[in-house]
Amino acid sequence: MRLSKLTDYATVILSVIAKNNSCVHSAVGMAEVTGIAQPTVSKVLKLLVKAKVLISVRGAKGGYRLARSPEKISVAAVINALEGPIALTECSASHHACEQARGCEIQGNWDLINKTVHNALESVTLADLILPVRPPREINIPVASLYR
Amino acid sequence: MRLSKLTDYATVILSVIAKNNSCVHSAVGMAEVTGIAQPTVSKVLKLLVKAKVLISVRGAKGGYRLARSPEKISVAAVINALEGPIALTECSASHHACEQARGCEIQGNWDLINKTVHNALESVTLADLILPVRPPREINIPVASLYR
DNA sequence: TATAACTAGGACCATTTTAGTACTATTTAA
DNA sequence: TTAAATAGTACTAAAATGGTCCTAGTTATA
Ligand code: FES
Ligand code: FES
Repeated sequence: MRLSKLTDYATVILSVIAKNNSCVHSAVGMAEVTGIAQPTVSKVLKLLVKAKVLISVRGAKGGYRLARSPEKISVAAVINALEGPIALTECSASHHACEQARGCEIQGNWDLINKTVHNALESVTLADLILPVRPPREINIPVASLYR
Repeated sequence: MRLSKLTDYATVILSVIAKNNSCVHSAVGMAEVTGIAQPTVSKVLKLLVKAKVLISVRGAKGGYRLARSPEKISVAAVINALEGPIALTECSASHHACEQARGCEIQGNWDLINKTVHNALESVTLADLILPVRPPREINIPVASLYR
């Protein structure tokens, strides 16, 4: 139940970029600002480009910039870029491919849980992350009620 | 963003127990029913006892039974038993211990995301898992709204 | 046109984590 | 007394992760 370090890095890096998206940011520059080793920063940036979260500009004076506004980049998208699709269990990841246990009928329920977690992460954007922390105003209506 | 296999096993095993909690269940018995290797089943069961999700009865005719009713055993508790506290990021896990990146001020926001995911998992119980799947009736109000 | 400053895309290895197994000790019903 | 159970721990093999490095391609600009 942990995000990988790379995903953590990604959010930090993206936050920096989001705060000033008017110009492009180079990998070395980002490494200096964040304190993360440059090769690692590059790795993360490349993955984010591949997932179309960032756009790259090659050549001298090149660098990276957001592919869309921070409001449209969800945490779920970032996780997806670094770790692949959000799927808590094997069953949810590849339908019908799970033969872990006989007599298991909870697959469908896992799907629901998955969707809930996914929704939660989908609804938080980069724009939210760079804001100062505020206490919640609305309370989350939990999934349990879905079942009762 | 995956649960470990052991956690997956745990939910399957717990589901079986939950469906008939009047008698105790032995590790070998559970292994036969679920098709999971017996030593692995034992490992999972021991962890669940340690986390007070299950109660064990030692000696001949011993076995395991739920520590409380299925409605009171959340998925979050199960994950916690197998994988430790739910903390998506290093920052959330150990406060002030994260020195991954300089100039990072999103820690507090991660905390909120964490809580949201935790809430979602806390609100799904073992009782829900063993029910036939139903489409959601109420919609989750996502965290994003917390920030806007 | 040459150069320097960039990114693209792999390949690679060390480390850590995970999964699974095994062993010994303890408990208890029959 | 014995057999059927769990408790606890240690161990190994396999997989995932983190991190680095190398080569190739692109482009502004001196
Ligand atoms: S855990 Fe895979 S089918 Fe239920
Ligand atoms: S990621 Fe650790 S302090 Fe921000």
